[in-house]
Amino acid sequence: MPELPEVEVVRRGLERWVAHRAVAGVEVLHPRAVRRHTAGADDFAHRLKGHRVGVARRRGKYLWLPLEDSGQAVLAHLGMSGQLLVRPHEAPDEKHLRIRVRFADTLTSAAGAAGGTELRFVDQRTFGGLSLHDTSEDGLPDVIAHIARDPLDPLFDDEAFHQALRRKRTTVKRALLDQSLISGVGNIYADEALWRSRLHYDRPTAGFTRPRTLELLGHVRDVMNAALAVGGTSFDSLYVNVNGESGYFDRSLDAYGREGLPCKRCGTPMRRRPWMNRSSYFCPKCQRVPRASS
DNA sequence: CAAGGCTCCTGATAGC
DNA sequence: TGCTATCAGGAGCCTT
Repeated sequence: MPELPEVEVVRRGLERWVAHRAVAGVEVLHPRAVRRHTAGADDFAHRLKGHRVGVARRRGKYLWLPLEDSGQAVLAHLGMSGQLLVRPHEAPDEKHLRIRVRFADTLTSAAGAAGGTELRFVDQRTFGGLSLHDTSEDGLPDVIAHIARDPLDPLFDDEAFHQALRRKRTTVKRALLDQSLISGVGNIYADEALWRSRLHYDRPTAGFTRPRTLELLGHVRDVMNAALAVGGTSFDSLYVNVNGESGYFDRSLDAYGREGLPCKRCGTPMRRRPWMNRSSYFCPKCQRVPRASS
């Protein structure tokens, strides 16, 4: 499942392979893939055509391609299974190909290494999608104004995050997944950061001390940077990579998916608990359940 | 208004 | 063998 590190790998691929290319045509093969574009698939395709895309940007799990000199951007979210692939245009369609973007340079010979490729949005479970939006002065698409900066953003405000935790009547994993407080963290990296911090997922945040918040943030950043480092090495020149469905970082996971396996710190069998229509993995010894309190 | 829960979707897998 | 149930889960939206 693509979380911040996976999306950043995709962003780097887009920066390398599609920046400054002009859109020649767009094919929407599944309407659900553009459901956030309320004017519909035809409008999406027509309005994209002819624009040159800029350098891909990212906030949390969202990424977007600015359209040069237009004040607009193509916003992308990969959902659970979305992929943005740069593929030779003659390559056979993927089974779950939803959107195809052709570039003008494939029609000429001036494209160099980028020639002959197109951008494909492939998504099995269709939770992801593309859409076109106006951008604000800082380039942010207007529909994601409510998404907080992510922990790898130099302008992320640690102190404001701490104060938000203190203020809220919530628990720590809910807070980590709340994209309006901190973006880019999903179920996997939440469990990993909590394990590293020795925190139980249901611990209330109201009593967090500043050192506790800062330690948690440190672990969030560490685990994301570690995943990012591995993702970088698996980068393939013809893909805007990240097969979102797990893979390269699996070997490095300390908590997620390790039910019944020994805790890598203390050897106690790890547990899985149903939580918010998903699962939480934790060590029952290292990550004690907080005492019930008001 | 904040917090929690529901729902969209497809395919792999388990169980009978 | 072939069916049904379960699980994976991001985030908008609805309810409490």
